[in-house]
Amino acid sequence: MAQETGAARRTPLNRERVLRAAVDLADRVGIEALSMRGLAQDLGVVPMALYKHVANKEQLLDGMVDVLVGEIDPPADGPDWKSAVRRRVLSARRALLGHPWASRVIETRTSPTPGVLAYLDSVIGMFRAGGLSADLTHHAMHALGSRIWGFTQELFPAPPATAADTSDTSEQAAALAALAAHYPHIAEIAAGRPHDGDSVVGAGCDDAFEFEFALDLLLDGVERLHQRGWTSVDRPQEERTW
Amino acid sequence: MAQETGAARRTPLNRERVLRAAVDLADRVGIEALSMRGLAQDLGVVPMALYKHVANKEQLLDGMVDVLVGEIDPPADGPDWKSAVRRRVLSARRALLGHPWASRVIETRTSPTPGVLAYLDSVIGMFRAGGLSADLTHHAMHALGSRIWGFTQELFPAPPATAADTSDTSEQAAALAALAAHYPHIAEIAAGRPHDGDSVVGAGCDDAFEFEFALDLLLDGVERLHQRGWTSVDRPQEERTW
DNA sequence: AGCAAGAGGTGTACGGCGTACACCTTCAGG
DNA sequence: CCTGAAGGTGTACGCCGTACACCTCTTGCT
Repeated sequence: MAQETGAARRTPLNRERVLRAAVDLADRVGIEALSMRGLAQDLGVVPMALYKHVANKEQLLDGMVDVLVGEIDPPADGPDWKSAVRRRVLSARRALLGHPWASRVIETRTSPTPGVLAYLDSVIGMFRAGGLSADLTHHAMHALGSRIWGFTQELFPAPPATAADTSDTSEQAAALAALAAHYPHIAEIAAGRPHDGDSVVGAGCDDAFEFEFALDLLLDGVERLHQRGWTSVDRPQEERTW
Repeated sequence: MAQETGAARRTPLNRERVLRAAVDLADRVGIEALSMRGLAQDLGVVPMALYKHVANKEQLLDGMVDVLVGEIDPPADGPDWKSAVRRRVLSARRALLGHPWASRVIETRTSPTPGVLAYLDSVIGMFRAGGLSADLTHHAMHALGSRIWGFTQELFPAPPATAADTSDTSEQAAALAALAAHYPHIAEIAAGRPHDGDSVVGAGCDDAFEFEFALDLLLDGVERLHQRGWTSVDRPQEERTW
């Protein structure tokens, strides 16, 4: 208690606290509004203080990714590689889903962080343990791409979004009609799904469904190739389809 | 010629020239180094002059995307929807491949540009013309995701990249050994492909192969679902795999 | 007890960015 | 000849990341 001279002493910063505060701030204000200055203010500290804990902003972003990736469940062995991988990827999805910026940040890292490498390594290991060849596993990983992280890669965040998030259905119908004039096929598809409304303004798609649909399409395809003993030299005969 | 008072009059800027110069500049210096000021300098003009032709930087980026998307070949009807879509997507790939920033810019657009909508609409139309239901087409589009643009979405741009682009194979072997200590499965796969070397430092993968592998996996999967008359209500029985 | 060292926090400053706003020039059409 | 609009300019503001010199505690050794 002799330590507590004057005002209560602030517990000192550390890398962990900085990273967690950064994740928090990005969740609140969006990744493009995340600044070293803003983060410092959140932590009640002067901007330059952060540089005692992270080398620069890029490394801060690296660290933020590792925080999220660290929350993915460890692999649990299932009956078969396919459902084991599936479960793991869905766990990644759970870990990253609340952080819409994660996808973009991961994709802009110029070199992978240790946590990222560890996760990728373990997923590869799951394929290999299931008996897939290194060759096929390699291509399967590429085919999954950023879907390994549980992202549905949106073509664009929202449809035109003509009128703001009005729940007036007649306005929505009007907007759809305008869209249909120029882009009839898009309109047809946008109209098809009945607008499940849990996400932001009228994305109109069940994100979880779309994700699992695509994931299963890929995993099933890989499984079929595996069963037929595929190797990359099989390729040429398919290549000349066009 | 009476016009040419004093120094040669500069032909006035227009939106088109601004956008093309921006694409050029981004190709040369990278998207993150593209600035309104630098672009203005390239065009021999003061920064604020650009704002007579584009509303702001976001709209500049929108326009740049539309320039590239406008270079995708129009649809050509083939024997079947699958090879028609395949050819179209590979055309998109050709159009965007020389602009490594395109993928990131497209993904950060907050609302789609007309050119983007037109392309998407036409691809949807190709599926529909092939007899696929609106339902299945919708999910197929989501499953393709940004692969519609011809991108292989890299998990990360390059492996750890320990020593710079040395062509010293013994150093590479050493780096690989170090990697293998912590991430044995990644090392195995990185070692597998014999390093085709046409791309930047040792990505070690044939990008075109990976892309077409994934594309065919998805298209074949969709075709199979189509043939068996799939609808989204088929789903629940699969959903409980885990 | 005295002190050196280092970890952590501060303050100032620089160069770059996007862009608001007021201004000037040029020129086509009435 | 005049007007008005289109296109280009110059200045200025507030934000950003971060280099660098400095201060202030805490800790451990003598």
